[in-house]
Amino acid sequence: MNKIHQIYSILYKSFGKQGWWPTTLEDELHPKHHGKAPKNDKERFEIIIGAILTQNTNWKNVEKAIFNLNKNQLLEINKIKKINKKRLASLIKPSGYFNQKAERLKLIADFYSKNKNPTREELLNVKGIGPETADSILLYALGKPSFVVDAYSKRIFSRLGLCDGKCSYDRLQELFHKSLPKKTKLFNEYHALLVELGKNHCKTKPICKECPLKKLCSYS
DNA sequence: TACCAGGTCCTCG
DNA sequence: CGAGGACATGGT
Repeated sequence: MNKIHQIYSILYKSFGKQGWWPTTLEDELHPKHHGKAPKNDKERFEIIIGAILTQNTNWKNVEKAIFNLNKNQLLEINKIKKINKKRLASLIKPSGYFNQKAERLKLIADFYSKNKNPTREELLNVKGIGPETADSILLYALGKPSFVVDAYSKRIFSRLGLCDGKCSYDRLQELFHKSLPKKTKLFNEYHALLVELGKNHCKTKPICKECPLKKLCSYS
């Protein structure tokens, strides 16, 4: 078992199954983790919307925005395409960058309505979708094994001494891809577990005391 | 009060 | 390429 896999094993044992991506269940208005893969285009679309809204933003704020959309029954491809951009911006206001994001939501709605099974390249050509958002969509909405690298994974793996502090997105993703079996389920849980570690222990200002990776890490 | 949060685009060297 | 600024709200 290599180090990358060993870290996963420790995190899973510490935190348990995460059940990402959070989505809104039938007859509710708030998204939550329930461990079920999306089963239709509407549910996949909600994940895509969430992936855009959470760019550099706390998920709690995104929840408020998604709640507003649900309350108005607007979390549907054609409704996002048609809604007035100003009104959309005001509804997603809590998620921050609301003008940019309103624009991006409309662009991705147009794109997704025409292409329900996009490649990574195609996603990256949509304005507002960078590598992390593209991989989140591929992994969590479309069920394809593309590892999601984010601020947390960079921070954690650089503190562990497994990557350079300023290594590129693609470099770090490659490390995961070559060290792990290409399994959607595994990539799903691994990324979610890294977020959990990043939120609770490996923060900007780290709290190493009860970190499950303490023994593997020389940072503190 | 200042900093941070599940990034991306644009511009400039 | 890569660094640096803009985009913005809500929680601590």
